[in-house]
This record gives sequence, structure tokens and C-alpha cells, in this order.
Amino acid sequence: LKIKAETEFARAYHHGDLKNALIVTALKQIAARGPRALSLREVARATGVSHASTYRHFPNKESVLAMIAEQGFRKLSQAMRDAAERERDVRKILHRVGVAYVEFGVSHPHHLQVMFGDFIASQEAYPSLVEAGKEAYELLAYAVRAGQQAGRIQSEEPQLIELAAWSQVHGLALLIASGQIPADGIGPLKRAELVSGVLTLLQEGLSVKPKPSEQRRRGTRFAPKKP
Amino acid sequence: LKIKAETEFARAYHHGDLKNALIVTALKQIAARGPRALSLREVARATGVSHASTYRHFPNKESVLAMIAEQGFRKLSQAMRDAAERERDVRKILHRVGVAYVEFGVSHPHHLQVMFGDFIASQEAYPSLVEAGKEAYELLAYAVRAGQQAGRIQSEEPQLIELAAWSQVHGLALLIASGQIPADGIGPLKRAELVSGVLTLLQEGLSVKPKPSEQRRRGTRFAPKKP
DNA sequence: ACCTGAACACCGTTCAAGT
DNA sequence: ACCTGAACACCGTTCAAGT
Repeated sequence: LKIKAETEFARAYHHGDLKNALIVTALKQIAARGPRALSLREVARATGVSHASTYRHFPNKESVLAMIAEQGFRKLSQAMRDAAERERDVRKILHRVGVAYVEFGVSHPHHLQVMFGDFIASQEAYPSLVEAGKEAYELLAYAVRAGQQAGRIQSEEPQLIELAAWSQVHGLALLIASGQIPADGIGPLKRAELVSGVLTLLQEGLSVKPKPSEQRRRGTRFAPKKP
Repeated sequence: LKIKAETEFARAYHHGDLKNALIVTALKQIAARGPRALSLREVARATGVSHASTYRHFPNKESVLAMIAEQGFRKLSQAMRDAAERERDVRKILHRVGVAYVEFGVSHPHHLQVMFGDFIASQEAYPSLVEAGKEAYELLAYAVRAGQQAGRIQSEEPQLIELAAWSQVHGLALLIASGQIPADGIGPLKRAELVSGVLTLLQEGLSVKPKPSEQRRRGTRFAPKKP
């Protein structure tokens, strides 16, 4: 039914529509069977077009995956942006953005693989992919800054703070997306509780400590040495 | 030179030596060009044996990768065990073990990909792989428990604490191993400082808070509801 | 028991030729 | 301009046949 409709439609492809149609088909196949099983010939077949026509729109398979990775970063960015905007309590933005990151991975595990699974030899060959990745990172950094401005998160060594937040959220997303952790939770803890709990622990780690007098040289331990 | 020696040696393979030789060659190829580029035919060629002989020792390509992943988990476990034993201050074991995890990823990024990159459709088909993965996880959990026994890490919701630690360390390792973060550091911060800094922030998050009176319902927020 | 060569059904990529 | 069929050099996997 659906396949027949797609095939008939194929007769009308022109002005670069085919490029888009190929991406849509590839995305479906990746969602269904993972990026490692992706075959350009199969994509062309399902799109109702000869396998050689792909090369009129993409130089090679890697560039198809690069475009899909780029779209993934844009979707992830959108999800984080929505999460940040929907949260009115500025102290909780990082929490919400972190949840959005992890939930993106849970909903689109195969897409996450394309984004981080080393399918692209060097990202520098795809400037718009790099830009999309940076945008996603910036949204996370923004969430950290929101916490800092609310006086909740330490402001020293901002790059370190951002990296800690990114690692935490990224690791959790990948562990769940790769099935290393059951997607429905561990024991009595449901997934949402795990995610919320881990993010809360993160935030405690990044938080401004109430009694600086009790802290031993905090913030200087990893600072670059100065004469 | 070396290749010639290997080829001559091939004439003598028997009693299952070939199985091992194939794994060794595959490991070299993965280290050199990544697991996605691995070809069984090329491995057989480099081992000096016909491509069909592989199937006398492995049912398919996936099982080769499963065995390599298993070896990876064993090496990772060994690295964490060494780190734990070398640290005499029990309060710092988690820190050392975390560093070992990340450094393993930095040293063997392609091996880490085989372990976590979804090359094996379902791990359950390889019981010894599952067991090796559990062993690695247990070593991390052990490091958490060491911190708890030293009175440094919260003891409520142990599964949540372990997961937070695992996510943190795993995310950082993958970000560096996949080149998302430059392996030599960000700006003025060298890699060792980044890793140490992130792990310190983690430990602050997991730490026992000094004034329970200031904590609002800590430890109950994510506990399962009881009637 | 262990290894081999030939064969099958796939790939990604290229290119001359068609509309 | 855009698409196609045939061709090339690879795969993973199987199997009858060799020692």
C-alpha cells in the first residue's frame, strides 16, 4: 500500500526532491534496523529509483550519514530549546534540558548512533554538521549558565562545569540508548526516576557550596598554574 | 618482514591456534582502521589463510566482534582493578577507577566502540560477553561502595548512585574517544585536568552532605512510592 | 579434523549512454 | 539536467571437495 504509493510518486522526482526523498527513506531504514545495516542500494530501491541516481545527489554513503547526523543534532537542539522554554523556574532549566537530551536518545537510539557512532571519518569535512553539533552543545552550555546566573551552579572553570554536565547527560543517554541499561528502569526505579535522580546528583555536584570556609581550595585545584 | 613471518607460521596452525591468530589480526586491524572497516576476508588474508577457514572457528562476523568486545571488557576490568589496588587512600578509589575507565577509552577508542557501539545485535547470545560486561560494572560499583564505606558517598539508593557514576565516566570516555572533545584538552586545561576535574565534581554530587537539616527530603524524592 | 576454491547474493562506486 | 544499465572490485556466507 504505502510502498506502492511511494513508488508511483517516484516518477515525479525532480528539482532536488529526490535528495530529500532519499534522506527520508534512509531515516526510516535506520530507525528500523540501525545505521550499520543501511544500504544505499536498498534506499534507492525503496525510493523507486535506480541505485546509481543516488550519486547525482551525494558524493558517497558517508555524506548521506553526515546529513542524517546533522538533522539529528538539529532535532536534539530543538528538543532542548523546547525544554528550556517550557521551564519557567530558571533554577531548573539544566534539569529539564538534561531530561530532553536523554529522552531524545531513548526515542531515537539509532539516530543518536549516527551522530556519535563514528560513521563519519572526519566531521571537519561537513561544516554544517559541525555547526549543528556546536548548536546542540551551546544549548546545554546555556542551561548551565542559567543555573549559574540563578546562583545555583559554580561559576569558576565554566568549561569544566559544562563538560561535566555534557558527559553526565551523554553517558546516561548512550547507556540507555545502547540497551546497557533497561529502558524501563532498574528494579523499583522507573526510567524517569533514574534520569531525574542522576540529574539531581549532577546538579548537587555542580552546585555552589554553602560554606566556602569548609571548602579546601575549591576551584583552584584544576586551574592552570600561574606564576 | 613481520608479515612474512606470520605467513610462514600459518602453515603450522592447528588445535585452535588459528582462532586466536584470527582474533589477534582482527584486533590489529580494528586498532588501525576502526571496527566498521573490519573485513573477515582481509583478516584471513593477513593471517595467511583462506577466507573460508574463518568459518571453521566462528559462526559469523558478529561472533568475532563479540569475542573482541569481551576481551575489551576484561582489559577494562583489569585496568580498573589495578587502579583500585594502587590507591591506598580508600576515599580516592572512585577517582582512580574513573580515571582508569576514561584512560582506557582514550588509549583504545576503537576497542571501546566494539564494546558499546552496537555491533552485536543482542548481547544475550554471548553469555561470556555479558559476564565480562558485568564484571567491569561491578568494579565501578565496588569503587562506589569503597567511597560509601569511607563515609564519603551517600548510601541511599545505591543503584542510582552507581548509575550516576557510570554515566559520568562513560560519557566522558566516549566524548574523548569519539573525538568530540580534543584528546589533549580544552583551552588551558589539559586532558588529565579535565578528567580529574569532572570526577571531582561527580564526587561532590554523590558526597554525603554535611548538614542533613539543610537538605530537603534528600533521598526520598526518587524513592518508589509506598502506601 | 581442518583447510580450500568456487559459487551466491549482496555491497559501494563509476561511467558511458539514454531522455 | 537528471536518471539508467552494465561493469568493477569488493563483501559475508555456504558447501562440496581435498589432505
